[in-house]
Amino acid sequence: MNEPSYEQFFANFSNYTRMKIIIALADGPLSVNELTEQIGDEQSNVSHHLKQMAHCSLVDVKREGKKRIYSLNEKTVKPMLAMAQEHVFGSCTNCAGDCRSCAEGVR
Amino acid sequence: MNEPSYEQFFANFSNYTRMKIIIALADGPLSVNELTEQIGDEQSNVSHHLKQMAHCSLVDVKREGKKRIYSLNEKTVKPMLAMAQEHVFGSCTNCAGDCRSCAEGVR
DNA sequence: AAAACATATGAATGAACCATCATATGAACA
DNA sequence: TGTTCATATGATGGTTCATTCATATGTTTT
Repeated sequence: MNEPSYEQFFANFSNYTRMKIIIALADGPLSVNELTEQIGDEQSNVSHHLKQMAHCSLVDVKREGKKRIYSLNEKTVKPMLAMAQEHVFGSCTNCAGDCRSCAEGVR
Repeated sequence: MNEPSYEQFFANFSNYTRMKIIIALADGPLSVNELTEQIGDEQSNVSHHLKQMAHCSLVDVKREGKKRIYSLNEKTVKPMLAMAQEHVFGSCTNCAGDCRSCAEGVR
């Protein structure tokens, strides 16, 4: 069996739009339009990201009339976020409770 | 207090070279040269990545003569990897135990 | 079946990122 | 103190990625 490419999995969490999607879905399932409105992004962009995330099983889709309702894979995603939060606020000495410093490039 | 930018934190895990660094360091601390040899990458590239990772407190550095010994922040990184593994092998229906499919672009 | 609505898809542009090269810094030792 | 070793840094070019636009698909409603 081959080594899976974890970096690809993690890439799902490393983009602002996708993070907004995740955080929005953390409160419950949403349609694409609802998502689009909540995060203030373009519908087609949201769809593109959802496709990627669905492919990696981070979100799940259900048809409902003409809508598609997306929901989080909570088993994976919520603990993931919790760990990130713990690190950023607890372990990252540079962040010190306000991780904008981690948002800046470093080079 | 501001929302930290989790996506930046996760970006540390979303690159192949950085993943190789992490996996190499999982077995114990290494100098830059040792890392460079183990993962077959260029010294300056490894250094660049280490800088980023150190900034986000994912690795720690100690001087030792002219060498610098890097070690993992195990508290954060190892559970993170474990969760990724669990997802990829356990929850990701597309991956089915061999996640090269997640490595391919999806569009 | 046509119209309206909801979402997905493909192509294209612009931005961000990464690897590389050249070189700088700093430490040890002759 | 000059040389070698170990690592860091800055700039650059190439590639990948994200967003946008235009359009297609599919579903419901009339």
